[in-house]
Amino acid sequence: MEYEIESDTFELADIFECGQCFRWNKEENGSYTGVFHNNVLNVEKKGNKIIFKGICEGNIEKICTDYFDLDRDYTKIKEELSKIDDNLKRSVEYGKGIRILNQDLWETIISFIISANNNIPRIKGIIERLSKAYGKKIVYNNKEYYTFPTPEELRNVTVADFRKLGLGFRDIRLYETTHMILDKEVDLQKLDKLPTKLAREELLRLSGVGPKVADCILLFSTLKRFDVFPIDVWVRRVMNELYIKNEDENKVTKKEIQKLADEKFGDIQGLAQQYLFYWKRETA
DNA sequence: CCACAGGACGGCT
DNA sequence: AGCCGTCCTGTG
Repeated sequence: MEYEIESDTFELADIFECGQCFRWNKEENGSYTGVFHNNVLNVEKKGNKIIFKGICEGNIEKICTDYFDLDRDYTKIKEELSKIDDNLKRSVEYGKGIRILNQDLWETIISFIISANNNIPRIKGIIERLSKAYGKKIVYNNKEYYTFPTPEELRNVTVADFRKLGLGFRDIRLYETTHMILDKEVDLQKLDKLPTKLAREELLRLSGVGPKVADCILLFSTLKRFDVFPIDVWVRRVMNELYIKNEDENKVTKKEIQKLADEKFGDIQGLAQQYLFYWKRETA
């Protein structure tokens, strides 16, 4: 199956390397291949043309439009952010092809629990091993890919099993959260309808989900909330450098950063965070 | 061998 | 409410 669009707000590296996803890998020809839901997709850019091809469960056009957020006007978003100040203008120019993916809520929850106190190569490795062990195999171009395991597929996995995959101290958190979700102690179906503040409170009840992970889930999953501002060490760094200018960045409190984000970026603070984070990480 | 990188959590004040 | 030690693994 194949689908093609023209876009000047779609850059492969910006989308796949900006820290929002863990299952997309670069091929030798510069394209990226990834797995989401039961799809294996390859995305290639030639000039202004974006070519999607692979194995899709359903209509490839609809699947790509949903997942890659193709109906959203990123030009307008970038214009709005650029007006805020020169810092945003520069960051937006740098990450001009970023799009926030609509990732499966369950997968985003588990992925970002794994991300706690962890680095990207290791996070990717753990998620691949988890998928290979408990997901479903899909063969594409003679290569094997594995879907992200469903809650049901993790039902009988023990804490020790998780530990063997290299999860470290996150093993118990993954186990507890899986069962909280299976038992509907936290009902993922209901989160969509809740205002951001209440959806966040629900997510915080999950084991291994703290403020930063909750905000990442709200921003990067299908919940798609832009009124959150995930604060990790890089965001603390960039916000201190650009605005707060404390000589010791570790003295800057989350509260202080959050207040600044509310005032400066308002209800699109999540998008501001992405451009600032990506710019700082890539140019550091 | 040690230092460091990266968030959640629980025990403490 | 805020502070701080601990949790695990990979890298330099």
